[in-house]
Amino acid sequence: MVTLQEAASRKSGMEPASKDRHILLIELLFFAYRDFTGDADALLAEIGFGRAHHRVLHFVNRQPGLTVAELLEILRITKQSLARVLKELIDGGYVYQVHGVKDRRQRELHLSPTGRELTQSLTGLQSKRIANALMEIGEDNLETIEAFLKAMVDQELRGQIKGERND
Amino acid sequence: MVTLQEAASRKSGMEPASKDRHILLIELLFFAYRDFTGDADALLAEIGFGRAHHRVLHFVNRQPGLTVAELLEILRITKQSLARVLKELIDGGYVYQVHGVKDRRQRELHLSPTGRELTQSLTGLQSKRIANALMEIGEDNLETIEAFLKAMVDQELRGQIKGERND
DNA sequence: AAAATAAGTCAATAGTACTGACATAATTTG
DNA sequence: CAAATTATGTCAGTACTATTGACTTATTTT
Repeated sequence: MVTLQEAASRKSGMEPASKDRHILLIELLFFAYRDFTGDADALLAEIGFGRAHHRVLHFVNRQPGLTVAELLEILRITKQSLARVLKELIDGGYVYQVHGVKDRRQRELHLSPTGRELTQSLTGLQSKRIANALMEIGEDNLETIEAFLKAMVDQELRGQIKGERND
Repeated sequence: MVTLQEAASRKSGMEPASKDRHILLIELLFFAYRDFTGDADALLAEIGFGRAHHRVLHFVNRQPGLTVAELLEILRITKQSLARVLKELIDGGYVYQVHGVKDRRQRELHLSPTGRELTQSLTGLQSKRIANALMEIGEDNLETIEAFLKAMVDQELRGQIKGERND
């Protein structure tokens, strides 16, 4: 006779103690992400935008000239879902599109100065939280944190991480 | 004359270089969380549940006897938002309620064996991803990761983190 | 010229959240 | 004890983000 816990641990080939340890991490990821996005969400709400708008702003800022198809792949949402958000960002003058030079069917996405400003405000809030957290635990741990988060991403999707600057 | 970047950095009292470094982390948090929740989301979708159901299961499992009010505070959603999700979990036999012993107005939440099984399956998926990530970066980094995530949570809300076992 | 591709659009639906208003039962307070 | 407060539940209406499916337009490839 085994307990449910033991059975579950066996099935996943893990020690119960190790699994318990992960529960805390699972919970911490929830809380950390909730508060991490909270700052930006509040600012976005003031101008009638949501988290979806933020994601578009972030990735267009990160990689100016990104095409719609590339953005869809990163966000893992459908074209129709992106449509509304993108339309609002374009109508609001935050994002503009230019025809692709190589392929005129493509729409390359760019941030206007207004869009860049908003993105930087949002980034600033999140950056501040990160800076505080790093200060608390010791700045020299940054690389460990980066490595862990990278390792949490699906292997085949790690190519989506740019890894280098741009704000 | 200063660039927009420099102005933004000044305002937040941060070095541009440090800020650039944070952009990567911001992006990594997005990708890591997207894939971290992806495994469980897929399993939940099979039985017609969503991420909201998962959160309830997780916290009730973590702290059996949790009251509705306590759960609302943790999830930071409204009573009405929780209602649907909780009703579905109760109707499906995953969660049951008992009247509070001290205060009979309260409803203490508990997982049924079925609820516990489902929760453990979900936890198993996320635990596996964490185990793999830790293996990749070195298991001895677990404490650093925990410290960072804790430090990312709003100071006044850190009391919500249980810190100790229960699955 | 036909097929494929990139993007946009229309319509219907779902999941998660919100606000506001009100009901019920139980406890606390005056 | 009666009144106020609290914990929970519920109804109605709305918003945001997402989905699937079907179709259009412009452009490139075959």
